[in-house]
Amino acid sequence: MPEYNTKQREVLLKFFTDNANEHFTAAEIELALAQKGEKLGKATVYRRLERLVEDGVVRRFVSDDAKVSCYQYAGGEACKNHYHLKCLRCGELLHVECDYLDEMSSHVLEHHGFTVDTHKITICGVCEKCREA
Amino acid sequence: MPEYNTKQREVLLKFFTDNANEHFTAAEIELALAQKGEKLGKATVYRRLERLVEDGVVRRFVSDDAKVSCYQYAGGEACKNHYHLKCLRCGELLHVECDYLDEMSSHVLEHHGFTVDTHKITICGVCEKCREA
DNA sequence: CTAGTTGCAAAGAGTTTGCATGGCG
DNA sequence: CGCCATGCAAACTCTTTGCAACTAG
Repeated sequence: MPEYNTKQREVLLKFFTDNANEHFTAAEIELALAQKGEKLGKATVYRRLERLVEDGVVRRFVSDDAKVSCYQYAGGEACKNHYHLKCLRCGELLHVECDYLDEMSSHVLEHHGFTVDTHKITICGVCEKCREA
Repeated sequence: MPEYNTKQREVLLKFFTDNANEHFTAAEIELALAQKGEKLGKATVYRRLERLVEDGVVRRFVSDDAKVSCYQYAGGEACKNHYHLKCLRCGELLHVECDYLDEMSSHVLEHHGFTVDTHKITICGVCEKCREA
């Protein structure tokens, strides 16, 4: 299954790398690109997003309040020893490097049989911004 | 805003307490009740679920793969000093009591400005069952 | 009797799919 | 030129809403 290097593909990829620390819904992406004069069809946006998620380039998540999927750049190789703090309120995904969490990870694994993926452990909670609101 | 004690209300509540450790989609609940001879309208199921979530009786969450809301009994008062391990794969919510996690909680708070709700901290990962698959 | 509740059907929102056209290699 | 990708619109799924009939208090 070869993959063609189309203009739309590059536009979308660039969008994510340019906004690596933000997260977007499919609709937001479509709108943002349209405003830059790069109009993509809805279907194309969804199909490309799906593939980016499969390829591990982008992360998909759903906040428990909202009912829409959000997408954020996964950082490619940069996310190997990161931990992620995911805000359940706004969906923001914070990248954190911290050795302390290694202990926690193995503790949960040993004591609770909850086998977290060491490379992708995610702690859910509420970020500062949402906390204030 | 008084609340009437209808048959449908009781049926739904009983369903959750009887299956406190499982999680269901709205459709699954509707079907399960119908098979017991307790047919509720879709709209009623959704409206009651929404209220149960507001009241904190039931927890709503969305797995990142699936796009549907799942609901699970929150255990009423029993969930005060619990931590929750949420499986992102199947949506299962495990209840865990453990002092160790207190440290972790405050560490994340102090060092990363990620203000988690002490009574509701949730760690996301993958549970044993899904791990094997 | 009054106000909350139910159930049906229709409306909405987000996402997916079918199919003809267009573009990469 | 062959095959994948695109775009439009229609189809789908899950969820919400409008409204008349119903029921608990």
